[in-house]
Amino acid sequence: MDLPKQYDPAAASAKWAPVWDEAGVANADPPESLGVSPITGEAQAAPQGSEPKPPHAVMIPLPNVTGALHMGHALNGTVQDLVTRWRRMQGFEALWQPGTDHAGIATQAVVERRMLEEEGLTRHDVGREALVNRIWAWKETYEGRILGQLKSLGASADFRRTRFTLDDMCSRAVRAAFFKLFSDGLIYRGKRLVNWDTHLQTAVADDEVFEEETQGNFWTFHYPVVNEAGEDTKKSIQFSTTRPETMLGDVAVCVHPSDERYTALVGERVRVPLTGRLVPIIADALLADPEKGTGAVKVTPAHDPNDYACGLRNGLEMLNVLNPDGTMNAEAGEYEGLDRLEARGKIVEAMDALGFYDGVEDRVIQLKHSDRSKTPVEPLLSDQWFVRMGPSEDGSDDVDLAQSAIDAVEDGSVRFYPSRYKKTFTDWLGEKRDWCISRQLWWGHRIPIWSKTWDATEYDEKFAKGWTENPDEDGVVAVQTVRDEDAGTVTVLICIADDAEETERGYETAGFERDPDVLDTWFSSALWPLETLGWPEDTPDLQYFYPTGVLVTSRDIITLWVARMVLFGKYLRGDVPFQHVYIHPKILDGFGRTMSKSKGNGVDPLELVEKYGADAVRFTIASFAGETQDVRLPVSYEHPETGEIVQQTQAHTEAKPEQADDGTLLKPTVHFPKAKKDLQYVTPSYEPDPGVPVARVVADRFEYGRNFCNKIYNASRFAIFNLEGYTPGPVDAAALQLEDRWILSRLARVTEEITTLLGRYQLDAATRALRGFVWDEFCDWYVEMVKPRLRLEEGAEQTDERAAAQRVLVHVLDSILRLLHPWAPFVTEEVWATLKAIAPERGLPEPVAAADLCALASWPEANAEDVDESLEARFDALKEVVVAVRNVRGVYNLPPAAPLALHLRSAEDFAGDLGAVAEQFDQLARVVLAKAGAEVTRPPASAAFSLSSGGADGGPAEGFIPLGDVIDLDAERERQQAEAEKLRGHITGHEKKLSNENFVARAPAEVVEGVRETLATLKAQLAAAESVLAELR
RNA sequence: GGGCGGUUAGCUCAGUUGGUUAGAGCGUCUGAUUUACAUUCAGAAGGUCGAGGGUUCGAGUCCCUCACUGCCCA
Repeated sequence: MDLPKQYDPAAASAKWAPVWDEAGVANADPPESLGVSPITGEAQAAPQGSEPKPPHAVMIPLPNVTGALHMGHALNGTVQDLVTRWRRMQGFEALWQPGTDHAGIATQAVVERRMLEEEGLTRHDVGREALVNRIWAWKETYEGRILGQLKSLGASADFRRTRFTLDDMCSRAVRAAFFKLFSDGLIYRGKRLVNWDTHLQTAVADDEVFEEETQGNFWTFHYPVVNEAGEDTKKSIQFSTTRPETMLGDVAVCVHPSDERYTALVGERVRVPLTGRLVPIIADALLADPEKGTGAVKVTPAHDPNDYACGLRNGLEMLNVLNPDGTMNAEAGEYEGLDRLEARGKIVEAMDALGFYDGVEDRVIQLKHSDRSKTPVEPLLSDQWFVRMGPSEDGSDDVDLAQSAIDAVEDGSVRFYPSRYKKTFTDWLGEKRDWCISRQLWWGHRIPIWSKTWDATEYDEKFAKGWTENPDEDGVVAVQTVRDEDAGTVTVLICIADDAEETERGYETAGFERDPDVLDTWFSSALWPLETLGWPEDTPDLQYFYPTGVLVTSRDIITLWVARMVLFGKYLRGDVPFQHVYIHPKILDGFGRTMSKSKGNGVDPLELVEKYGADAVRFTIASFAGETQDVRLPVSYEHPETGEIVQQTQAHTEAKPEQADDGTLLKPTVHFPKAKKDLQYVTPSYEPDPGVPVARVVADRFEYGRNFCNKIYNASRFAIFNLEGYTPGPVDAAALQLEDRWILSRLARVTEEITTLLGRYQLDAATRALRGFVWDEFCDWYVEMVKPRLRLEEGAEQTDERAAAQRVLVHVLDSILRLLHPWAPFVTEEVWATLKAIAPERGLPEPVAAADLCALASWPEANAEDVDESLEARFDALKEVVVAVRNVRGVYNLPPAAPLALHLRSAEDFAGDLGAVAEQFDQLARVVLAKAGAEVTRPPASAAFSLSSGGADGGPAEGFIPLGDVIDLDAERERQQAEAEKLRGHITGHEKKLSNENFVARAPAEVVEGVRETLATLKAQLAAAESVLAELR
């Protein structure tokens, strides 16, 4: 057998990924009894004479196609794959549903920005269709890259089912969902003050807005108070503003009700000079602050969120003075068509000329900017579509979407891990704020509403019985009529269900126009668990996999996404979309900032996979995934030739390419002092120049996983080298040695522990438990101890002893490979294949044929009969002896090869245990057990140590190692002194505790007894150290 | 302003319902290469658990206040 000394992850990935594909490892289908899936065209073959497999589905939190994945996604994907592979091994039909999200505004903004930078074109230059085509091309690139990244991590997702939120299947579900909501009266059109991005000409959500300090001005003006006839009086009211152009939209002036300066004026009217509008002076405690400025403020409900709220409270008119592109509209009179900033200057001048201008000061203003275009947003009142979240105001129906989702979490049908996130979910839904679902974009699901407006009288004459009585199109169209009494119009809104193109054309011919807006991205992603399984069809997939098992995601989309999936799931399918939600930590960079594409601090998992291997990245990342909130991941840059490492600084992440004097683009570099070189590096925002040497991103935390993978690979290599002559078969209990029984006991307990931890999504703890077992117990102790039994002289006959050792070793290794597989699929599969060639049948108590692939093997079950607590305790005592001997060797700086003798004063049974494994002592500590028993005395010129148990009288056993000439009496004295000091400290602590009457009286008896026992041991250990010291004097 | 986290060894993090002497990986120091693995092995040093108060026989763990820090919502 020829196995390289080091595990080669790249080779294993290249080898096994195609094999899994071929075997359909990741394919998941509904059972034959439900029929063939229309999605995959397949059904699960009925297992012979057994129940169909239980389902377990995981829906990927669809990554958006704006860019490639970073380490945060890698964590998310690793967790999902780990859970999926684990459940698959447990016998579930495990589906991991992959796919990507069109991410409306984000993707459109990226493509538009690039188009402008590279070609100087705006979307209006190219038009709707051409822009959408360009975005599709972008999507193709990044979808491919994202799926490639997932595959390189070893994702066992069912790629036959890959979906994209704008594909036909998802679009159909969106249409069906929208139609049902509209028919049920849960969708309505209304006015709303939105964050308007004048550059992209769309509303942006609150979470797409950031605040930035900007140098601005604070102008002060006054409006004249008028009498009942509307004529100016001598009185006036003064206020200040940062946006004078909004004066054109002023509909009131507001003061605080308790502000005595203005009490007399409340109820009077003022004249807005530039518009001539007469507006009231109102009192509103929530808007006006008597402490600030003059205490009076102008009110522009259509252009300020606070004013908007005030307008609603006081029934004020909403007067919009802006066009969508940021210029002034017809309401602005002579200023119509001017950009708002241009108008601002002219308006100040005009007010000055009229004598209403009172001065200006400089001021730093917190200005909201659009995250998409990086330009300032304007609050703007506009028509938007909404989904009603709470109960209907008139009580006409009993649908309460938000409440249904709250109930699902309250009654436990949806459970959060960790549970603290439940509150985020229910608190947010509890506000029951209607969901604004329209976006003024071209990239997305176009709203399936056609509308036409009539003059009210004309409408009434024409449709005396009302529009809704159109009998022909029942079930295909849904209708709402909206009567605007002020304008004297009636608007008919038609929602058309899918597959009704003829109907659509018909309405368009009749003069109906389709709404130009598209739906909020979250509308389609809220349908993800339904639409991917075939909804609105009642497919076998939906019947079988829905509700899914667990949603694995990050806390920042609990409200935006998780909540909406739950309420849509309940509303549309009558059941929750998933039973568990595991919220994993977020990956931060070395400076504590969330990894994100826009910050430039994202690390491409592919770079790390290439450097450390997919298994290593997965294993390390899984060790992060517990119940905590954040994990820091500092990274460095590595010189590709010298290996020199330079830590990443914030400057590296923030650097942007710069234009040189000669016009070439200079990419940022990282400086390597030793190599005296500056090298370019990869970031998510741009590529290095082709052909130049590039610094590679490294993160030493991943050595944790890499080293572990190499460790398990080499432990397997050792086993495989020692399996010559292996035969399958049971092992007599009598043939099991102490170390065999110990490792089997530990295996049973660790298997149980890992299974429990995975069930709670505590992957970090599960990872540690697995690593500790494999490395610190199996490799460091069991493998070392079994070595003598495996040795076979050249040409010698196989012995029973060796055969038993091989069977135990193979059994434990087999279990380890299966336990480790969900973390490290490639290395386990690689070893599995090699092992299968030598030991195709294996396992205890009875050997069975190994599965063809580790990925298809069954999850190990803990054998409770193997657990032996007292044996583990005895074994720990033996380990303690070995450690103590090694300690002496280390302290005396004795060469590891120099043989030592051990004299042990202990109880007889302990001496017996030790005698039973005495052979291995040579292997473990190069020490020969010379004497053991109660009567052993300390030989002269020896180093001494005491253990925590095993003594003749129930106290600690003592060990002595004769050192002869090498003994350094001073050093030994010093060592024993230090030991005695430490013991005295502990003894004082324990004595203090026991001298406290309250402790003895009130603490549980076993705790008190424990302290007493420990104290006795400590005292005995101290006595031993003191007697050694006395002899050394 | 409201809510949820975090602060434990030089770094990155564990520490389950309060209970014996607070752990790991990396890093540091010392020593080791007859064959599973130097991506290794053995040993060592290193922490008044953010500060202050309280509850308790007993607090890293529970409660309060404060400081610093992150996220979410307004």
